[in-house]
Amino acid sequence: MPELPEVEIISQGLQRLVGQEIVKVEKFRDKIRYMIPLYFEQKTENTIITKIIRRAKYLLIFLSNNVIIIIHLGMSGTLIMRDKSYQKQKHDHLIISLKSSDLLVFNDPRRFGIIDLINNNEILISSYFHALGPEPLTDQFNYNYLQNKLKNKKTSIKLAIMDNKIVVGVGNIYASESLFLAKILPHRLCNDLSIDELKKLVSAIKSTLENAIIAGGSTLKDYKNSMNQSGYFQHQFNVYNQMDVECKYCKNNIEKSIMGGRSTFYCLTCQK
DNA sequence: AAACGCGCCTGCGGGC
DNA sequence: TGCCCGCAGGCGCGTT
Repeated sequence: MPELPEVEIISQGLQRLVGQEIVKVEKFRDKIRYMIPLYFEQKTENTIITKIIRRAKYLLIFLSNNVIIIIHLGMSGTLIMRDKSYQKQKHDHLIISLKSSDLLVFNDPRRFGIIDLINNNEILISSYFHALGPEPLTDQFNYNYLQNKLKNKKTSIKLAIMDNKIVVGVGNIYASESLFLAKILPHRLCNDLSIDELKKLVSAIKSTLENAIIAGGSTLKDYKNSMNQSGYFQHQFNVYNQMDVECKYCKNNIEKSIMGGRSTFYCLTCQK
């Protein structure tokens, strides 16, 4: 489900939990995408949440006992604050109860999400993080970096910007939207892009993600933020899910094709 | 080593 | 009405 903007909004919404004590943890399955650690409850109960950050599409919840809860929402995961009257729902896999009597509920119908624990000193060597590329909204993601990374690459530019080793957080929606903004067709090959196009692409990715964050993310079907509210960026889509709809700029119809098994949307007139 | 395709899951909408 | 098919915000692994 969520790409960088959606996970970022959830991370921002969860900041109010920092300083709160976890009093009870209930896990309702042993395995989602991977095994949830044995004794997950015991390792997280009776701790204080000291920090919550996002890295790529992962959330990291730091605890006072030097344990970090890693959460990934996969395609269909949600992480929503509930009050003590909440009744467990289908596909709830984890419920964290706080001293304030708020609950944090992880729900994931498709179970592509991840719940794991690492120790504080394992972040750098963790297989989740060690090979990840830079955050797109930082200065490390710039033209020089991208040019260097793509100069010998023979794949399509769309698959490249969705590759976490090149840049994190750009999923299927924002890849199509960013390429539209940069006026680059998704099938173009990495090593064939001009300097000007790469510069435009870097700034298009940044502004697309920033604008999506401002709009509260994109809700296609089931994305909700930590307060169970939908996002609004889907109303600003230029191409995603717009097959056969008129392009806002040139009035030609938006096209769709499949790349890497994923739907890809573009305007043959506006993008070259 | 890079570059694809596939599978992991459930739910939903469309076509017959 | 109901069944079957295809498709859905991700990602890692196996095969070429």
